[in-house]
Amino acid sequence: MSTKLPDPDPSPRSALELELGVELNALLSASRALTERSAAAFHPELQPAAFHIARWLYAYGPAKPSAVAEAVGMDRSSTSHLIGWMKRLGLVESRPDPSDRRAVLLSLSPTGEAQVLAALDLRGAAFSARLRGWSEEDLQTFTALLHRFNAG
Amino acid sequence: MSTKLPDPDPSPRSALELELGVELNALLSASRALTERSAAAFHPELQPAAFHIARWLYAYGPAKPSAVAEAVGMDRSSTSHLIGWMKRLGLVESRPDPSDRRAVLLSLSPTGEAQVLAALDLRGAAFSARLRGWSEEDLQTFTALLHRFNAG
DNA sequence: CGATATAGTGGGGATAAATCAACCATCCTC
DNA sequence: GAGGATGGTTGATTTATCCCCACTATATCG
Repeated sequence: MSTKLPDPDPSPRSALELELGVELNALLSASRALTERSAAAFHPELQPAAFHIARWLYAYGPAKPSAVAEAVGMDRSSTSHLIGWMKRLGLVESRPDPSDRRAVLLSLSPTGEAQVLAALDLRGAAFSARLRGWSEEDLQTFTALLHRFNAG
Repeated sequence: MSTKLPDPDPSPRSALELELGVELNALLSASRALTERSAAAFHPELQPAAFHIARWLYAYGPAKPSAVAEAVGMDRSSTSHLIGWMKRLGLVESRPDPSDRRAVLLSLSPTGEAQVLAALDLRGAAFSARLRGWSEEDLQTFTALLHRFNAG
């Protein structure tokens, strides 16, 4: 009787993926508050949304404005406006794309990178406290799996 | 010259935590776009930020409005307004807190839960595609570590 | 019982952000 | 090289969000 069900989920595969999705959702839900607070700490006189761009640039390196807009879910107009702001503050640098003269490549300036790191507070107490009790092996495993998921 | 660095980081522990932080940051950066799109799909005539509340309620269950506001990084005023909106749409229900008669306990209605699931699209193609090639063991390990991190 | 603190709700004004549209420079195709 | 498409910037308009304040009801403390 269990031979031809349309959606019986006989494989535990779907259940595993669903469970992972639930955990990811929990992480993303909870991290919103932290993200907003980090954005406030990023630069006093800067729009909160700019931090999303800076953080993405920190994570994924130089890219064209259109790629940034697509990646962080903003339209090009907003992205361009925020980028201009950060360039004026010396947090972001742009150089012409050697392969396409109408495009530019954006990257964080050393100052910008330092600001992102400070805002993220990756060595901060709140972050480390979560990892108390973790073995170094678990840390490595978690990081590796996360990296693989991000690359996916 | 390298004898007295202020941040020599001799233990690999800090390096491991830092690396994990980088990966987490990459995940959060990239997920913003998906979140914004999900928010748009959540309910046509609802403010985007309402989805953050609904998603948090889905992940962490019934809670008081103040706890929700704290958790998602909004002030109580915005939270109350958005909650009221969702209650009017039948997505969120509230019942009096038995232990404190001035407080209320918020929870997603069945409709609301279904909407969150649909918006998250946890079984969606984009999500499953990322997990292609993962063994079931890796899925389990990743989920377990994520759960542990979230609980931390 | 009185005074103060806390949970929740709501209004009004300031600000940030998304949207829409126009615009220029460069690329690509025919 | 002409025409259309693409990358990027900018300005105007609309919308959403934040922040401060007031108000009610309940709880807690003295």
